[in-house]
Amino acid sequence: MSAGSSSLMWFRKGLRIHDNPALEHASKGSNFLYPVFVIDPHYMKPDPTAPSPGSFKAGLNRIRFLLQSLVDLDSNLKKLGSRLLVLKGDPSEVIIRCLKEWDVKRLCFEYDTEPYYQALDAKVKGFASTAGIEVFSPVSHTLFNPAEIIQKNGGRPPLSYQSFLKLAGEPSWISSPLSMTISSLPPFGNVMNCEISEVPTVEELGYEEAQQDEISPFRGGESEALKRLRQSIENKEWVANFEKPKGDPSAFLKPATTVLSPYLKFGCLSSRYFYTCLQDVHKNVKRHTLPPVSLAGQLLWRDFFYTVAFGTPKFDQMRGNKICKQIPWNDDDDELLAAWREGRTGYPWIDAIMIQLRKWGWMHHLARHCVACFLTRGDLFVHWEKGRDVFERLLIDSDWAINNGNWLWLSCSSFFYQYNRIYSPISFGKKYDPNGDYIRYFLPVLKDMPKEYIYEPWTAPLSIQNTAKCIIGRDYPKPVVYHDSASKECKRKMAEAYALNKKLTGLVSEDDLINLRRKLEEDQKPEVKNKRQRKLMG
DNA sequence: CGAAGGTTGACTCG
DNA sequence: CGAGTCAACCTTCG
Repeated sequence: MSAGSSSLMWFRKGLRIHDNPALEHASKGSNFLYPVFVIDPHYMKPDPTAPSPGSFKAGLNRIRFLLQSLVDLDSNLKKLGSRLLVLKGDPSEVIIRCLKEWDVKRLCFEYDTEPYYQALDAKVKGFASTAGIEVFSPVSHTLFNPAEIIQKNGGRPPLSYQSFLKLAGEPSWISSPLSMTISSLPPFGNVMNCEISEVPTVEELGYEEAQQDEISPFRGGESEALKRLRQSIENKEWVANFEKPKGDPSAFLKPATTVLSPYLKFGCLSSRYFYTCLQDVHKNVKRHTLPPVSLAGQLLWRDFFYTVAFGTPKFDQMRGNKICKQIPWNDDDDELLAAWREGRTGYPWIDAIMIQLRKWGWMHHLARHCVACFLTRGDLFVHWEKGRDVFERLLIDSDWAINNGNWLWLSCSSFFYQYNRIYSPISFGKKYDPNGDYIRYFLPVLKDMPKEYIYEPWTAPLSIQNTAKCIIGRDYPKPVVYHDSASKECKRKMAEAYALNKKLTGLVSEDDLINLRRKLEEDQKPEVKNKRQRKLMG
């Protein structure tokens, strides 16, 4: 590269210094390095019509987490003699303008498999190739390169975890040490006419600061991620014996998992570094758990979903998605959806989880299972895409591939098909937390309800409700559906839908679904139908 | 074609 | 608290 040459490091995910091949490449042999982050209005512009504070795409907690991550990245770049240059606007337009304005010879950014970035990156790469700019876009967000795994499998993504593991084998980089530090970075040059700012605050983006109890306790950034990682792997026994399904979803003061997911989502933590740390622990203990339940197994699940998502057109919708069962979800479900989203279904276990989601932007994996099952195939029969949208906005760790993959899973639309296994909104939580402490914390209106009734407060005698200062139907809602009858109905609908999918070998049209919906409605026993209507009216 | 296996269901029984 | 039962799905593999 010639003297006086400039490189541009475009940060999107991968908000870290450690194990960042794009940043490393950008810093080598360049006289000037411009580290850039673009504030994308598509993700960041306030949306006053959204059901909770935030943008159309992201709740305020995740926006705050991202900004904290950027502040930390800026400070880590400053220690290396550089800084983060923040720009605003449509990312492809902004980046192309910067490339021209700064006479950049080399553009570096982490490869991204999401459709949004695929389209965005195609535009930028297109410009770069006509302008003769070198582009370096390494795969470093995941353990494996999804494209390679799909290629190994004859062009189709593996559809089971076990077949994924077989194809994946050992990561290619495992034998060579990861680059964990950078000693210094070239300075950035003249920014010319490009408008550069510091990392904005939420107020500067046009948001009002939330109430204290609505702010996620998890703070963004690489420094926080590495601290949290160290704390998590300190206890070698805990790491070695980790079994995901045995975790307690009601533990909230000290969560049963690492809560490293939001840091992996934004790339504040390298999944590859996390993986090598886990390998080190495993080497030093007598025995340890294995995938799928081990901690390393969780990282492999992440790669599994990235791979399937990358190789499946229309992965994030039912229609036109080849691996998704076509199911006649309710289409008149706005009330039920709103009750679920706002934590007023009348089932305290479900509602407490939804309040934790809104306030913290995070809840335990099994808690996510409970509410996702309840919304879709378990009780309300609402379309998984609607639940997916709520999670996508509110989770601080919401990740396109993993979120969609898990909604496909939980709704029995793909990957998992045992629709008879339904989580009980009453007994599932009770077996972990018989006293209901989790419910009392997130639903203070129920804090004085005796533990005999806290999972089913509508069964409490009026005198008990009075003493607990919580009248059901006034202070806390009656259940929106009866779980026993609703879940039976759901099973019946799932069986019919599965039969139709089998008969038509997956080629179910919109009309087929309309017909099935009509048939299901007609077949519904009159007394069940009446009960449901009374429920909706009352 | 049949058998086996699938990250994490609920319930009852001993 | 572990095993068996319930009712039974799918995909994968031989």
